Amino acid sequence: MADLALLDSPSLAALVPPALLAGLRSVGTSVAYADGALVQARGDASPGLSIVREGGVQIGNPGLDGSFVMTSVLGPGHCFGEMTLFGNLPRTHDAVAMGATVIDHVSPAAYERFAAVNPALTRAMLGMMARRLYAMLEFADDLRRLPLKVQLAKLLLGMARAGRVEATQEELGARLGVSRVAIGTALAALEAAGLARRRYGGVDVPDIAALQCWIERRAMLAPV
Amino acid sequence: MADLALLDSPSLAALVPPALLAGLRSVGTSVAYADGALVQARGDASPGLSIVREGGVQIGNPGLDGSFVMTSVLGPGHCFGEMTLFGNLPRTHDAVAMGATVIDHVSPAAYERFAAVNPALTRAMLGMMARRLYAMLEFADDLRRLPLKVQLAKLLLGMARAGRVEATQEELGARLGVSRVAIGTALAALEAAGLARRRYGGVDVPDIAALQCWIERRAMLAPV
DNA sequence: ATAAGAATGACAAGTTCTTTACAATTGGAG
DNA sequence: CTCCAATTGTAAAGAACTTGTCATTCTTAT
Repeated sequence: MADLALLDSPSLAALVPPALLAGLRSVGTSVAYADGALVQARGDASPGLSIVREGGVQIGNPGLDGSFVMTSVLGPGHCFGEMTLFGNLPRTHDAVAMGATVIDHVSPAAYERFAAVNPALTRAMLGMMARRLYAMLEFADDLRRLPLKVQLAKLLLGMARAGRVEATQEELGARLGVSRVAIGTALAALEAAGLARRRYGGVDVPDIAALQCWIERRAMLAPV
Repeated sequence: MADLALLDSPSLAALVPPALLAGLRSVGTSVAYADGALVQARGDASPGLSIVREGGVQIGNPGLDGSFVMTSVLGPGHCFGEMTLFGNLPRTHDAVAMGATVIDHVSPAAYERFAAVNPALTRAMLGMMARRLYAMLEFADDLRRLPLKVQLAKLLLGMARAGRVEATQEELGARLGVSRVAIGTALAALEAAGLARRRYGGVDVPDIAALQCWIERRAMLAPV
């Protein structure tokens, strides 16, 4: 199982001190999942915060026709389920384990008790949700405004680690809501521009800076 | 200026007692804007929470080519700018006044002082951001998964007030990121199905329940 | 009433996706 | 090595959307 880029959702680990995160984890229950196991399903009412300890989780929604749109990919230190906790909302997405995965589930009551004596946690949660909302707004704007080539370039930029992106064209398509064929065509165009190289099971991005520059010339929007 | 549906972003007023909201407003500075005035521009660094008192605000982004994608429409009791407050992020969208509008701007310092002695506010902010994030996730999923006809039906469902939607086809297009022509075609299809009626400057939705039912049959996703 | 502006309808040509089908390539298991 | 399964390349037909133009209808201001 490739380590799909752990880009999107800002991680909780980046916003709270390690000791605090460990404390929060300790008031939850640890559950292990095998590769491909369903961690949660859309519509589940069970509220609570889930924190990835090991492995990874794909967040997305399956259509009735078998297609799957992926919303984000989370790794260790990332959490999900805040909306069930603070909004009393049902789970909106399926979550599927990527590889051997361990997740700490913190119940609303346990979170409440822990947050009451650790005010810094609430502060961090606000920051994380703000960043997550920011990322989603940008993404939704991009979906409506940008041609596929540019959307794909942005996605590659976000997923690239050490000049490589480990994701099949099918997976990239699931991210952007287009078919494998469309991804192939767009990748060919980026390759012709010298910005990417197709590879079996992934894409190489030889010059990240050049890609960034290319995107900015095309995004038709003042960079924030 | 039509009262464009004030649907999207869950409002702050719905989550906090009126007295608390009034208190928060009182620590901000009130500014009046004429119709069409720019309240904020993408990239503005000035952090702070903005609360609509009277009138309305369109949130969106203009492309360099003159197009405009609208993200949401806010009315009295709605707020924006949380992300600058909690994430220390720049403004990601333009905000334009709709009609004579009054907005209370609360500085980060003022917000901090007020929230410190009103813990219920923090709780409400978490709830509001959770709901806002939820709405954006659903919307982004829809953009990628659903045919335009269904997206439009969902938008009409959300915007309908007393069986009417006060928005031009151009505005509906800006919401979904498509052209006026595509909206016209989709509306014609919905009208043929008896679910909507086109009107100058708006759309009538004679049977909300029927529309809801029609959408659910097509959304290809278990309703949450 | 009339004129001006705004919004809609209709149509055509061009672009970009989708779906489907089939071939070619790659990586890994036996 | 050899075969199998996964991934990718390629192509064709069709659907959906875009841009552009022009005519028509509706609203509002004069």
